[in-house]
Order: sequence, then C-alpha cells, then structure tokens
Amino acid sequence: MTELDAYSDFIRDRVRKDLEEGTYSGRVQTRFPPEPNGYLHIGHAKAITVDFGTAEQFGGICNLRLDDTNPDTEETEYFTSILADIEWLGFHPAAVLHASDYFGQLYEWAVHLISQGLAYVDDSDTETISTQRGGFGKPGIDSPFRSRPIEENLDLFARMRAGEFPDGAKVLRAKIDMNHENMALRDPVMYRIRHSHHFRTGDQWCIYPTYDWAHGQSDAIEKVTHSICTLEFDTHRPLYDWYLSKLPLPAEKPQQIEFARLELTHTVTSKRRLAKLVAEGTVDGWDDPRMPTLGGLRRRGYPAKALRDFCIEIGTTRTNSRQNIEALESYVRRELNANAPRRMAVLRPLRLVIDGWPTDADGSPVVEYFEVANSPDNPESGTRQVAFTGELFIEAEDFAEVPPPKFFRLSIGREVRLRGAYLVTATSLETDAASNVTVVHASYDPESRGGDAPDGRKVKSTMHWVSAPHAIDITVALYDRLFTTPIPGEATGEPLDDLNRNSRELLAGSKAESALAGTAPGEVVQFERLGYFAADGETPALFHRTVGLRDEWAAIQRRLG
RNA sequence: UGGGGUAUGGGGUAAUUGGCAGCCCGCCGGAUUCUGAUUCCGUCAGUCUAGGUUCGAGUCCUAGUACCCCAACCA
Repeated sequence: MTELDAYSDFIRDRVRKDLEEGTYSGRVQTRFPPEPNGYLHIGHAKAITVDFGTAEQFGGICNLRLDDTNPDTEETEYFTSILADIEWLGFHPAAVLHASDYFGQLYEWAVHLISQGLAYVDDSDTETISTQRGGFGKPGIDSPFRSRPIEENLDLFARMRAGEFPDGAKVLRAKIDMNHENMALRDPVMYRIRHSHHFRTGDQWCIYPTYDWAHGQSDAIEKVTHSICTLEFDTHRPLYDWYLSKLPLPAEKPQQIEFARLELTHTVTSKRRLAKLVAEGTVDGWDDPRMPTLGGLRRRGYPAKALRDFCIEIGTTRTNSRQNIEALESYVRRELNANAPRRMAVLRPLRLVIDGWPTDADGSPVVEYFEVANSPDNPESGTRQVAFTGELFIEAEDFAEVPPPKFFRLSIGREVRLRGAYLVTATSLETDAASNVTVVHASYDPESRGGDAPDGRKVKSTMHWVSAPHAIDITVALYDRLFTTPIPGEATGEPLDDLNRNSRELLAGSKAESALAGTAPGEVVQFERLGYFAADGETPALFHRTVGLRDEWAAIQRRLG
C-alpha cells in the first residue's frame, strides 16, 4: 500500500526545504493547468497526482487552472470533462480558475513592460521573425522594429487591442536578447492578434497572450508557490523568471519545477493520433474502453485508486523513461482483487451433460442451489445462491479431447471439481460432422455435494460452470492491452496502422450465472479463472474486459505469436 | 551546429549527502489453495565508459559516450 505522506522525491524535498527556510511564509500552493483543448489521458493522471498530491501532503492547496489562452482550439466541452476526470481520480480543486480571467491584468503588465522599454510591437510576419531568430549556435538579428520609441509602442499596442489590425499583422515581443544562447529568450512573442471567439471571453479580446507570457504571471496572480510542469518547459524557466523579475510583484515569487512526463508501453497518448482514431471510427469515441483517456479507462473498469497508487509508486524524477504497462495492470488487479465480487461466466460455452442426473416426480431434472461466496478471501462480502442441474455449460477451452502435458482440466476419464458443486468425471463426447466436440458427457459423485469427496481424494482442477436452463446471455468485449500491438521497439513513432490491428474481440453467445444480471453499470466483477470485467454503462448485458488474470495474458501473448 | 537536461538489475525507482546498493513491477523456483488467481517463501540480476582522489566512491574530480528537450504568433 502506497502512503503519500511517507513519499519523498526531489519535488517534495524542494518543498520541504522551502518550508524549513520559510520561503513562502509556510504556504504551499500548486496548480494543475491543462489547456481545455482535449480529453485527459493516463499521462495527465501523473501530473494530477503530482500537483494535487504535493499540495495535499504539505497541507497546501491545489487549484485547477484552465490555460485558455488560445481561442482557436479550446471549448467548454473539454473543460467539463477535465473537471469530471479530476474528481473521478479522487482530487478536488480548491478553486476552478481560468487564465482568461487575467487578460485584463496581463494587458496592464504588458503596458508596464512597454513603458519600461522592455517590450515592443513588431510588424514582421511569422516567417520573418522565425528567420531573424537565428538557430542553434547561430545568433539572431534584431528586428527593424526593435528600436521603436516607447510612445509609439504604447500607441500601437492600444490599437492592436482596439482591433485596428488584422490577424498576424503585428505582435508584441519582449525585448531581451537576440543573441541569447537560449532560444526562448530571443525576444519571445507575448501577444498575437486573433479575431476569434473565445469560449469564455467571447469577442471581448482580439489579442491573446502566449503561454510564456500568461503562465508565470497567472501563477503570480494566484500566489502559486510551486509551479510544477513537465520537462520540456525546462528551457523556458529563465524566461518565466525574467518576466516575474520585471513586474511589480511581491518578493515571494512562484518557482517552476520540471519533472518527466509518464510514458507507458503499448500506449499512445498523442492527441493527434487519438483524435484520428476517433475521427476514422476505429474506436467509438473518446471514452471507448480501448482509449487511454481517463474516460476510457474508467469505462474499461480501471479503479481510480489503482491509477493513483501507480502514479505515486513510479515516482517523479527528471529522467525520461517508459513504464511497462504490466506495472499499471498489477495495481489494477491488486485493487480489483480486493473489491470486485466473483461470478461465474462462460465465454465460449461447451455443453456438459451429467448422465444419471436425478429427476423430480414430474420427470423434470432436479435443480439444486449452492451457496457460493461472493469473495472467498473476504467473508464480509457474503454469499449468493447458484442454480445447478444436469445440463451445464463449461468453458470450451477447459476440455481437451487429447490433453496436452500439464493440462489439469477436463478430459475423458479425468475427474475435476465444478466449483462449489460436485466432482465430475468426463465419460464420453459427441461431435458434429466436422469432428468438433459439441457435447461432453460426465458422471458425478453424489457424495461430493459442495465440492469435496468424503474420502478426501483430491482433484487437480476446479472449473467454473453455468447451469444451462438458468444461464443468461451476455456479450463480452475482450481486449488485448490498452493498445496491444507487438510494436517494434515500442518507440513513440509506431505507425497508426498497428493500433488498428487488434484491440477488441466481441464475443456474443457467452453465458453467465443469473446473479450477473444484477451487476450495476460501471461495476467490475471477477469472472472465475478469466479476469476482471466491467459492466457497460449502456447495457448491463455487455461486459468489457478490464484486465485478465495473469495466465490469461500469457495466453493472449501466445496467440499473438 | 549552440544551449539545457538525464544516465543505478529485464522495466521503474531509492540510498542518512563519502560508509553493507534497498523497494516496486517482471522472470524463475517452492509452499498453501474449491480460480493454473490470490497469499506466503525463495532465487536470478544493477551503479553508462575510462582514468583519478580516498582506508572506503552510485555519491567527489577529469575526460569521454548515449539518450531527451529547445529555433510556433501551440501549450
């Protein structure tokens, strides 16, 4: 069990140090700052756990801040799902804030920088600016507009805001150093003109701040102490600090800390690729159980706690790495094993007839009811009644006409236990024209009622089963891993075609014990010997495989070759 | 090409700051088991390379090597 309180890493060490030195008067405040332009995925779960978890550990607060500085890509729909996903994960923002709420303050600060001679309006187009910026090891050159007088910059910037210029005609740039070895400091753009409708501010603005100009300032406005982000912003930190140092701000300034993002094997988190899967109809939507989105994982049956524990266990470092999906799955199994009730279901039914099964006075087969534990390891989970008769379904792969070595389950002449019911021995079989086994006949030991023989003899296998007359029909969606593809090298550059290859196998005609009819949508159950399955939100008759039992995955891997 | 960052078993991640290289996942073996699961026990296996300082180096010094990030009016 992972304990957040005891957990330590370089970020928490930093916070502890600040606390000891009184850097922020004992305050700890973080923020989770997604751009509302897509759905949250497994990678965000780590960022959320780090941001919220760090604040939580030190008694601080963490806000959700929507980084909505680009009106062209952002929508309300995304905002709603982001908040829902965070809360599902088990974290609760102290406040829900928006960078767009600070557009006014940001504008004033931009005017401040201009008046200090630290920012200027540039009429160059994107391409020119890019060219003039130079390259790695090659110095940039000053824009001809760099030396524009302060008064003119002030006037031009006001007119930019007033909407006098078309998109792209002008930008506001910070005046730093066109020869700086760090490209981020070669006069970065602060504002661009976009006559676009913003989902929150509407048409109030036609100039929008860039990430660099908005982020640190938003942190300062909110009094964030530790602004935790991913490694690719590392080279932006000097710029983050530069802006803060030039503004009239209190001494306690936020600090940016970077860590490595989460990468998983067998998993694609590229927004572009996931969007393509949705657009092409390869998956049913963003919350398709095959998707690595938080919505998809939730529907797939991944418990939020498993995700949290996993994110804590893998730690936060500055080392780029890729986690094995098995590690995540182990947390999912651990959580589900403790909480998911067990039921019997047969994925690929094979008829098992018990010869000599007694009949009632009216000639109909006797029906017996067995009391079966909902979760054998947890007595508090209670029991249920399961019907048993002489006509049953067993798993087709639990019978072998010619048992291979180490096959412990049913074959002719071998005795096995039907879980919770009787010991049975296969006696003969029926086949169709193609020699496929259609029915297995068996005898049973009436003395073994409940599953144990009075003489104490042991059987090597216990099998799950379903009473044929009592069975309910279910449809089961089997998945290989999130995206199981034997991806060569598992580089992030695997072709999209590989993702389309397998993913899901829909099994109609599966049979389940009647208790399964009461499974609530979203609930996860453990099918004996098969794995964990989540009832679908729309139809309780459909179950998605969450993860298989260990050996089941081995079988899948074998099947895939 | 310049700058920044990172290297610890098969995959991750710790190491009181110079003092027995620990933990998780996985693999393999064994015990228990009315799930070939779970649980329990055990095994295998590591400090990027080459030098140096030191009684002692994952940690300090020198020189290399590999990988990641940066030249959007994206974030």
